[in-house]
Amino acid sequence: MWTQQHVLDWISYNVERNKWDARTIDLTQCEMDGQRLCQLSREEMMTMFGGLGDKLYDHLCKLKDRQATPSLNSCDSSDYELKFHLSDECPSEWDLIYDYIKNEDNLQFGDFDEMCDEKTTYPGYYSDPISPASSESCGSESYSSQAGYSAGSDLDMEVKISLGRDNLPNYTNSNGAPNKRRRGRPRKMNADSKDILESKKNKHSARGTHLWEFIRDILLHPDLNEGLLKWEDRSEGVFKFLRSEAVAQLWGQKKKNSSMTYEKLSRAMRYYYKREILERVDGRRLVYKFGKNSSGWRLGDKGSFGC
DNA sequence: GAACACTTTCCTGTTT
DNA sequence: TAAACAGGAAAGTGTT
Repeated sequence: MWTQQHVLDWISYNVERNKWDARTIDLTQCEMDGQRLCQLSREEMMTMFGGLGDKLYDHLCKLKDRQATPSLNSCDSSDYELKFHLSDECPSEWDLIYDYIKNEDNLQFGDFDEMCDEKTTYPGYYSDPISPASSESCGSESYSSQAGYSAGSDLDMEVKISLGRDNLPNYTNSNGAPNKRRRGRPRKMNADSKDILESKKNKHSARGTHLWEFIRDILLHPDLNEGLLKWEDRSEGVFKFLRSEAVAQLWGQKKKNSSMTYEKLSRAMRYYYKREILERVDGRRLVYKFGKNSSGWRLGDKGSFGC
C-alpha cells in the first residue's frame, strides 16, 4: 500500500541513515510503489541502487521479519505478512508508520498492534471522511479478526470526544449562574478522560505536521486529492479549495479533532500570511497561494529527498 | 517548568 | 442573506 512517495521517503531515510551519496542513485529507479518494492529480490535492489540496494534489502527484510508471525520468519515467506499488515490493518496510519519506521531504534514490531489500536481514536487522513465507503476502507472481508477494528474508527472517536466534552467545566460567575462562554480554546477533556488516552499518545504523536504541509501534500498527491483542492496556477503556487469543509474534516481527522471546520482551518491559513508561508490572493474566494517560506510544492522539488 | 511555535476556538465586523 | 474573509484575543498542545 505504500505509494511512490512513501517508497521515496523510505529510500531517503536509508540514504541518510547510511550516509550514502544520493547523487549515485538514479531517481527514476525510485519510482515504484510498495507492492513493487516488496517484489524486488536482493539482486534486483543491488542492480538498481548499487551498494545501498543491499542495505535497503536488509532493512526491508528487517521490517518484514519483525512483522511476521512466529511461523513466518524468513524474509521471503513474510512478504505476505508485510502487505497484510500495512494494507488491511493500518491503511490509514501512514504518517504514524512513517515516523515509526524512520525512528528505527523504536522498531519493536510487537508495537505494530498497539499502533493499529490507535485507530479507534485516530482515523486516518488518507481515507475520505465524506465518502460512504470510508468507514469500510480499513476493512478486509477475508480477515475475520478485523471485526473489532471495524467497529471502532470514527464512531469510537466520536464517543470519546463527546465524553470529554460532556465533562468540560461549566463556567459560572460568583452567583453560580452560567457565564457567557469564555473566549479562546476550551479544554478538550478533563483529567480522567485524558488519562484514558494518555497511554496512547506521545510515542507516535505526529511530528512536523503543519497545516500548510498537509494542504501541499493533498495537492501533490492526486490519489489523495479526490476533488478536494486544485491548482489554479501550479507554477505560481496558487490553489483553490473545491470542497473546503471536506478538507477541514480531513485535517480534523489528522489532528484527532472531529469539530474542525473550514472557518477554523482558514483562520490558521490566514496566520500563514504573516509568516509568508502563504500569500494573499485578493478578491478570490477559497484561493490561496504558497509563499516564499513554503517549500516542496514547486515543480522539480524533490521535497526532503535531497537528490 | 518556562518559553516558544503552532494551531484552535470564538468572536465581531466586512466583503462578495 | 449566506458564505467567505479578516484579524484580535485567548487558550490548548507539543517541543525545546
